[in-house]
Amino acid sequence: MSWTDERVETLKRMWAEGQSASQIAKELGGVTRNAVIGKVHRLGLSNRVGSNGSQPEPEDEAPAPQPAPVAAAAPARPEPSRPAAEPPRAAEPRPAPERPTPAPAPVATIPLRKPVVPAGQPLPPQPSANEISPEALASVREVEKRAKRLTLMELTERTCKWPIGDPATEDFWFCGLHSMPGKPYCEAHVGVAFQPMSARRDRRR
DNA sequence: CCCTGATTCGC
DNA sequence: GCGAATCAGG
Repeated sequence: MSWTDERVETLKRMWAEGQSASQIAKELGGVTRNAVIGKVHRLGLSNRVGSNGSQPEPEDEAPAPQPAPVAAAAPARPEPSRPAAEPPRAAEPRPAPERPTPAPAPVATIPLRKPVVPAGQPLPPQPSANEISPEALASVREVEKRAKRLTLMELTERTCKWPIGDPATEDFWFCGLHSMPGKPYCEAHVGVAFQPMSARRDRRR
């Protein structure tokens, strides 16, 4: 394979999208990730920043250029002659203010929903408990104690992608144990995911 | 172990 | 220019 204009274009696009070199190599085919990385460097776009030669990382996010009078409490008040008048910021009715409270967290002010719902991809529905054989269920419960609790981004081709917990809460992760060759799940989860029709039939009460 | 990108250097 | 081997890090 050679670097045709089209392939280079694909490379540039995917690299700009933040895809990893190995992902790009897989997409292009016929090249290794090393080849992709080598090309990336030769093209001069190693820094993942457009035509920007300098400026290592823009890293947007909240500006927060303020030197920030972190201690709050509004010390530089022109008129300190009114202690109880109106606290600039009535700190919530905190019963136990007794806390070493370090920094007021400059950025974390945003709720930051943590839905962590994969959104997409053919993840299987959690089978109803009454459709799983008692043996498999027991096995799964045991295995899930050893689950590696991976996040979506940590999954690879050979990690078990069985979801555990409630996606609507933070008590959600993926099994992450070594998946069976060619299967998306570990042995235990394959056991509950792939059942012969005969076994499923009339399992429910 | 799996993965990531960075660099080198013979081709 | 190319990319395998290697390095350095998570």
